Amino acid sequence: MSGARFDAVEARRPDLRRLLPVRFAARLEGQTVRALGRRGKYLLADISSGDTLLMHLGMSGSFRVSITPDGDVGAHDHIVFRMSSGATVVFNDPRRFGVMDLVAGEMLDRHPALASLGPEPLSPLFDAAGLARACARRKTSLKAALVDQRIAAGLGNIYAVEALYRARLSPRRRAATISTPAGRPRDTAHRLVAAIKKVLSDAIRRSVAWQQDESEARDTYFPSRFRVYDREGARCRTTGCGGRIKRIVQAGRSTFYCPVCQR
DNA sequence: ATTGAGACCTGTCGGC
DNA sequence: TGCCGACAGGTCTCAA
Repeated sequence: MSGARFDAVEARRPDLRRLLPVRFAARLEGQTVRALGRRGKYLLADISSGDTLLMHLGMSGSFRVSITPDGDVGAHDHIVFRMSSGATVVFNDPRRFGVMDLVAGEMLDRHPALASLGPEPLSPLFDAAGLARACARRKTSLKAALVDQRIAAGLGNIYAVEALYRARLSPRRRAATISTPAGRPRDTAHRLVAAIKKVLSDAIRRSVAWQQDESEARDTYFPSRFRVYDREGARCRTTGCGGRIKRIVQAGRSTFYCPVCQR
């Protein structure tokens, strides 16, 4: 898409989680994609008109790219971008929790979806001092705090769970326990920040390696995709631990953790 | 202000 | 084979 023009845009189903903006297709057609970017879980396409196309995959969304301009379209293919490069980019989303919006460039930072996002977890701005400040005096669980997008933009359920496991911190702790009463970072806050950065950068590295090597099976790069997530009842992989992974529900979402080594 | 529950949708999977 | 409930990687709104 980058550098290409929208030759035709088909909104086959405008009722995603929110309704598409008015004249969605017309505002894109004829425009060029200047650059692609991301903020948290939102994908951003900077368009020659000055608008930004804002996209979110929700739970079940995905993009499919075919190199033919007349790529075929099937069930749950809600948006079809036919690009001047000859590629067809299709947004598919069975559950329709995804989002597409068009925002005037200068309004982007004030868009409700982006305005309250916290720091990017892989940026140097995300550090133990900031995390400790954000968690100070919060009565919610550490796990619930981590998936709050105001704490770290883009951290979701799986990687929050994985990071807590790496940091050997119980998801059930109060969020405030990683800071001192004055809001300064404890050692646990440093461990947690390092674990979040490690978990995310590892996942990105594996994903990139996998995409660049079409000959290899997915399992070469994702032997077992996660260390705790979705491993209820299995033995903890921390050497010498011997605990069994538990599943609990926090704020309506599944948490997996080892009650022995995560404290 | 903070927090958790419920709602929004459809598909898949395991158990009976 | 078919039916049914539980569950799914997210976010928004609402009420306590």
